[in-house]
Amino acid sequence: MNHRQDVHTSEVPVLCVACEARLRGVCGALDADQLMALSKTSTKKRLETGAELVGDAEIIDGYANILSGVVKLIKGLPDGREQIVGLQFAPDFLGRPFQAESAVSAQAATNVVLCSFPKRTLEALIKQSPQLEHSLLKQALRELDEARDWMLTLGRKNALERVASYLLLISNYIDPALQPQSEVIAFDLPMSRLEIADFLGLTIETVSRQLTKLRVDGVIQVRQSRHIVVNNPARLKTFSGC
Amino acid sequence: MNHRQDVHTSEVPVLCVACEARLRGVCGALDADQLMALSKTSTKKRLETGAELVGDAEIIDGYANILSGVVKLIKGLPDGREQIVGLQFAPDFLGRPFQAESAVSAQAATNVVLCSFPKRTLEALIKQSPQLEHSLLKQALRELDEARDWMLTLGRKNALERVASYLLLISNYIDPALQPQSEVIAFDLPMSRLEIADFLGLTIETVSRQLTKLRVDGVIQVRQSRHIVVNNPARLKTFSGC
DNA sequence: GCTAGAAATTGATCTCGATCAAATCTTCGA
DNA sequence: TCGAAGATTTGATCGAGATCAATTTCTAGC
Repeated sequence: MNHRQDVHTSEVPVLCVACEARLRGVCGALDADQLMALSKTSTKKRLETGAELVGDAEIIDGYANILSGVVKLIKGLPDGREQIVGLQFAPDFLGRPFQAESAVSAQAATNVVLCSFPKRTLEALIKQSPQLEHSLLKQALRELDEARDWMLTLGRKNALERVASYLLLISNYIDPALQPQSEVIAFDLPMSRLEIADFLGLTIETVSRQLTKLRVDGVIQVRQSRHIVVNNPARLKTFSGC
Repeated sequence: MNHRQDVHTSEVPVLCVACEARLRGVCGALDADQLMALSKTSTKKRLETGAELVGDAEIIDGYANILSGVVKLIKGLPDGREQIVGLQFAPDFLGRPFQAESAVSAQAATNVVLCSFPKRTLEALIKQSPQLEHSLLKQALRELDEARDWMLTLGRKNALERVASYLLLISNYIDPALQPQSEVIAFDLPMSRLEIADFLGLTIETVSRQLTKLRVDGVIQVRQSRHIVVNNPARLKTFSGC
């Protein structure tokens, strides 16, 4: 029990020991000392559904890791039209480094738990650790891939294909190992119909009608609005246009 | 003429001396020795309009900097529908690090000159220079901001707003200092109507009709299809929905 | 300059998703 | 458990942009 390794493990901050961000998120790039430094200025925050994390054009004073829940990134037009331009799940890093103010607003789509820390802490750690910058680059490139995928959906798919693509996106988040030829998969949608519409560039009525089509076709079951059972992932994929 | 600085300057490879990528692109992160190492494996390539740089799902064997011209990034659906998901201008870095195969295809929208180098060279330099990774991160974050801006355009703007947004995007590339209340600005479009349509998620007919509307309204002049004069940038901005 | 082929514009019509309106389901506090 | 407010679904109609079809304009090679 007195091996060096045990001593080392004990140096990892309590908050971080079981944290997904340390395993799969940007904190994985930090050593025990750096984690300790970060944890000294970080705080765990719980947010209710709908809480705003950052407003559009707001000064960026901090960053965070998502510990649980779903965060939506929103862009709006002056007349009130809105588009969700990104969904972030645990253990994603949240924030826009190297920029004074945010170009999007961020809002909790579900109840969310964050590990947040001030701008200065991250900037200091970046200077120390190229590994951290590497992690941030990898996440940024992944988000860029996802954004471009979604641009194809928004620019070229019809309403049914968009809704099918959305269900696949969410089911893939629930079970990343999901294979097209695989079993039934069931989950609760982390978003309301209005949020889905704002993500798909549609109206709530159109989203609802396409879900009904998929239900009548037997591809999915819908229970109490939010609960979805995908009977046939492969067929859902063909409906998605890809 | 024998000062250290002069000796140092002379160490910068001939190819790089006047290169914009060294001033504003990722090569700015490299010192003279690293530039020399890079230039040894890099080659200058000229591509005609329409030439394909990378196919979708193709193995990534190299990267490049754009020295001049415009490159479009395209995503397609199995049935042939296409969406342009990014435009890249000099001195952008071109390629997707840390990924075996490309998720987009890249094509020259105009005649293009590239400085291209093998995958291994970049990977070796990244290990040496955290500065380089920092540059790549900054570009990736900028592209992510642009992609999200465009998602709002694709998801929520109508045809006229999209075409106005496109003209503003291009005029902003031509003159980044362009102010909304500024003078007339004239330029040649770097893309055909079909390419514009594929960027805007519209058809060529719709793009054409919206350009006619803007022309009849006196906001722009159109000469020989490709040449645009923006008479009133401020009014064009109001048409863009922002 | 002239001309063939390509690119862009214009016109007519149709269709998908938006809009407006009403009914139904869900949630949650009393 | 009840009832009200909000969320979702369903129905009817409308309109923006797609589609199909001619023209017209532009470009490149002679």
